[in-house]
Amino acid sequence: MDATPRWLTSEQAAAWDSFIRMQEKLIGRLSRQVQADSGMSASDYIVLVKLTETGGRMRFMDLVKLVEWEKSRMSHQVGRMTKRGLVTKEECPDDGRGAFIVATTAGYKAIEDAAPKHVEHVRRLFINALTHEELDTLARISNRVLAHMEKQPD
Amino acid sequence: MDATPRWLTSEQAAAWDSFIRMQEKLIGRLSRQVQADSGMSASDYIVLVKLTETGGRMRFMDLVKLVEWEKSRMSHQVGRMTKRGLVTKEECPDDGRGAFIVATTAGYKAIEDAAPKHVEHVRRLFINALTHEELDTLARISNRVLAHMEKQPD
DNA sequence: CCCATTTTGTTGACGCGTCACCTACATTAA
DNA sequence: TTAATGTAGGTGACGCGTCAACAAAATGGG
Repeated sequence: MDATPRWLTSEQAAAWDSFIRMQEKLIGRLSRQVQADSGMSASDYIVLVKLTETGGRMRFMDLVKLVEWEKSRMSHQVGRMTKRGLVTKEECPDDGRGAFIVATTAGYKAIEDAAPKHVEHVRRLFINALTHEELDTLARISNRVLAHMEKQPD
Repeated sequence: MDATPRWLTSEQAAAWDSFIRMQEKLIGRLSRQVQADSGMSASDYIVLVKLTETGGRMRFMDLVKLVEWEKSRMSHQVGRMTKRGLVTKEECPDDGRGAFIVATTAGYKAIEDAAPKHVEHVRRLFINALTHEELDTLARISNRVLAHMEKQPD
């Protein structure tokens, strides 16, 4: 008897497949929506949300930790957003290496325009599909998986 | 009173956030795993799985529908996989426009090597985090969201 | 038979994410 | 005070995904 079998049971495989398909379709549709009706990428959106929620001015590494990305990803992202005028960089007096990322007026305007539409799509495609209890259950399951992953290597 | 409020309730927002974070971390880790221990991208993996599950030879458009991608994405993907020797293209006698995508011997070997490791990571990071009932519930919720999305425009 | 439409599949440009590597400043201990 | 190490952040190459446009073959009326 194997400690861990090579394959999943058919129930496990079916559950995994359903989850993957749902998640892919949902994320795909939402990010295309954001792009289509605001001109921003999903990454622009999330960065601006987090940044403006926290006062619109933040150290680069704090932003990295907040969004839970790799710093190189964020560096490229901030570069593109700077080019588009959504944020600017300011240097940090206390730390010669440091940088502040600051949301511009255009950045605020972009996120304020985009957010209600995005929320509406989230509601329409996701929230409305589920009962209060189901949503609650999904949150619990998600947190459980998150907690489990943190204990695992890699 | 608004028919649809502008924002989510704090419970809804928290649930959405948990789901998004879980899904991002999980998919991210799994696709980096596949890449790291087989040299294939997650896209290579899924295409080879679907293709070899269906006899290893398939019309391009059937593959597109099976994987549920856009054809242009698949076209690029098949191009890259051809370059790496995982699949080849054969022309179709019945339909002058048509193409068969065929898994090569190297393609079969690649997926046979990669699959057990991938399944092990899925089990380790995801399946093992949940009870049988929780997994079952998640599958039901996923299918419900999928069904709901299909009724929605866009 | 012929023209319009649909289907099959490709292409090129462009933005995004990862990986490996790198620079510069800060910190700490000898 | 200087050498080692850690931390902040950037860079370039490369593969991936989307969008819009395209070519060529099939199909279905009239």
